[in-house]
Amino acid sequence: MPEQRNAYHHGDLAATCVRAAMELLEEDGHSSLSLRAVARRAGVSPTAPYRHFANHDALVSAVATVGYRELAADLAAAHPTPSTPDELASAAVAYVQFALRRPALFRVMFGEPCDTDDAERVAATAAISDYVGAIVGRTFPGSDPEALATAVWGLVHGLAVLHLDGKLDATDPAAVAPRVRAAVHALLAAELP
Amino acid sequence: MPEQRNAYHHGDLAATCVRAAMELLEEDGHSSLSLRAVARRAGVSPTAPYRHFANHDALVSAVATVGYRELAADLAAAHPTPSTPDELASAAVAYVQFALRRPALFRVMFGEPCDTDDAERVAATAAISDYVGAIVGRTFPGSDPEALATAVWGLVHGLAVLHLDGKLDATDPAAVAPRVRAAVHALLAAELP
DNA sequence: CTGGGATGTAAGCAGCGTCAACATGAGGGG
DNA sequence: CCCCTCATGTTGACGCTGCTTACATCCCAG
Repeated sequence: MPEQRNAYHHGDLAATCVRAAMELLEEDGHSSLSLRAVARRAGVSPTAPYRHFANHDALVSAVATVGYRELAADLAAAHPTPSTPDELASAAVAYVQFALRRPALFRVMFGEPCDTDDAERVAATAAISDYVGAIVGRTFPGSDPEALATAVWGLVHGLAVLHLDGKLDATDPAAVAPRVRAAVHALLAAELP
Repeated sequence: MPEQRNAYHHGDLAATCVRAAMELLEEDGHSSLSLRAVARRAGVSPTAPYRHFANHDALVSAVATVGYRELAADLAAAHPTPSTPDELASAAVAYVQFALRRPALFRVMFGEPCDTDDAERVAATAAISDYVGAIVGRTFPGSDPEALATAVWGLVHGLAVLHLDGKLDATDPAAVAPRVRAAVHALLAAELP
């Protein structure tokens, strides 16, 4: 990978743009992610990114794809193969904390309809879906796997979004993990009358 | 309510702006909700709304508040006081279908941090939270009410968001309700090993 | 060595949020 | 009844944005 080919041709502007976009998300939040700001940070002219991204949405989609991979890595780090409710709860905590640690990125990942034309993006989301499905298959071998996987992903994702949007209080980060854990266990243990 | 006071002073521009904003959301989607477009639709100059809304976010917050009220009305219409898992599932279906029927409004309601300075908005979200809490208290009298209410809201909200973002297929509206119903029941009936 | 295609630049358009200065007229105090 | 005040609406402007078109550069294949 050429460090800097010359003054005119950049060398690897596409990857540089994605990296610059992720930095902007961390620093200035989701609303300030503009193609022009990315170009400035990459040190190129305002329209140079258009050679690599058809439009603003395409750049966002590329950033989201990276985000899915990093989320999947966080989940695998929390527990590679959860197979008990407790381990499932650990993965849920990791999911929610990813959202709270990188809120702007999370919004980019889930804040708009999935671009079904971007094969890489679709594959990256499918990986997360498969991870959840595998958990459910191991933890609850007797049940309808598809319905339960849908429910579990919904539960975990919902908890993340509600915290992120302030519908559930996330001002004290230390209180979030126990709440997520309790919510997961409470729902799994709900006694029908 | 004065239909049209005169050519210069509008009469009730604040309410007209909110109504225009809701119409724009339905017609053109969430990204085209600009103060200037609202002003055009209201038939006033581009900066007139600033007499009633401090900035773009304030307008959005007002629209979201109306959205919360309408969502609460939809839930109450689905079932005023659910007290069984089946009735809970009906409310869940209503929640998800609200999101799918009015996606742009739903994104405005949940796509950004809650403006905690807007008392009306906070009250409107609290009403939904209370509705869920009351369901849980009736349906599962023996359990930790706070944890379970958190979990149920998270589950339902997560199912709505995942459908909205295309992570769960919502192209066939008729398939959504059974899936939501099945997911809710599957999670409530999950057998621990 | 030379020409073509990939990559980056320059200039410009329309739309956006926002501010400051100005115009209008509705409603109350004299 | 009239006039003054102030809330409300307008005008014009600034810098930002996404995006297009036309042009410049330079790597690489033949």
